Amino acid sequence: MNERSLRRADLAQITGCNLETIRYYESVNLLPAPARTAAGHRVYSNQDERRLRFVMRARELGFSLEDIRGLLGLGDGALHSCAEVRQRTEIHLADVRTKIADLQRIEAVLSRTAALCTGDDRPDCAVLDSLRQ
Amino acid sequence: MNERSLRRADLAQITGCNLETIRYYESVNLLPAPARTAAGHRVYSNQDERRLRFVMRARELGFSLEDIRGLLGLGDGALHSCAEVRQRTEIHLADVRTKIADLQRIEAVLSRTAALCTGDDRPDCAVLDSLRQ
DNA sequence: CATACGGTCTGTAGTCACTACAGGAGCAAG
DNA sequence: CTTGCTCCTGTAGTGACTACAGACCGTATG
Repeated sequence: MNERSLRRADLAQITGCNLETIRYYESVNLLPAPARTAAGHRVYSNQDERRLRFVMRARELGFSLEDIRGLLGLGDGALHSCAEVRQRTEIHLADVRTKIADLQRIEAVLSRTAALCTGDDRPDCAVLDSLRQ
Repeated sequence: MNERSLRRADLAQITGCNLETIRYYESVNLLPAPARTAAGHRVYSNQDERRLRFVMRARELGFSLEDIRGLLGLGDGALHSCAEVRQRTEIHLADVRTKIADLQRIEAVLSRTAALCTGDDRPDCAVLDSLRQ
């Protein structure tokens, strides 16, 4: 059990998380207050590292910090059963699918209008025309 | 030429823009300061309405307010030629495509793990397991 | 042993694009 | 004339960070 103790910069480095974001997550109760040295410097355990990685992966999947609090079993919206977690995930999934559809519509409009651009130095422009309608 | 003069609430109503957002756009120089009544109430012209609609359509397409300032020919990043507008659009389009790809990856992971959920009352859960790795 | 340099601490401000609210003034209908 | 709505300004809140100021700490080097 290689139990390491990490300083904040070390934790940031091995996880790829921004230094300040670690302190921020602690301040919003996503990470527990870590151990401290006599001088008050934070010392992180392997468990702290696992917890941070959990939060980071959930963020990568687009869960909000509030969602993650739920997934971690924290706060009012704590999700205690698989059924609750699944429901929260389905809601988030629906949201992701909506965003994809919206962006695909945007992509279609943008690529269509950009293709109409002459790309020369004149000030009249197909993109601006389409925005003016 | 039915030149109307609109109060802020009227403009909000016919464009579908939030009331406060109109004032916000003025404060960040996306909309020009409108005419005022003797008592200091804002009065919007048809041109003001067209300008707001331009901003709203550009927002719907995901352009940032800074981008829109460029498209409107305002500020430091004013885009004066079709070529410049096209380039800005291509950059934005690339960004949209990246977001779509990211969300599709997220969608795949979420739908795969959600499908593994038993959905019962037990606390062990496929989604949480995948977040823990 | 002194000093320089970097890391850490706290609290706070800035970012983006809004959104909401407090507290006051104006205006039209009943 | 009063009620109720809109409007005004300025400011604070949102989410998820990111950055900075000013003080403290810890280690490597001369």
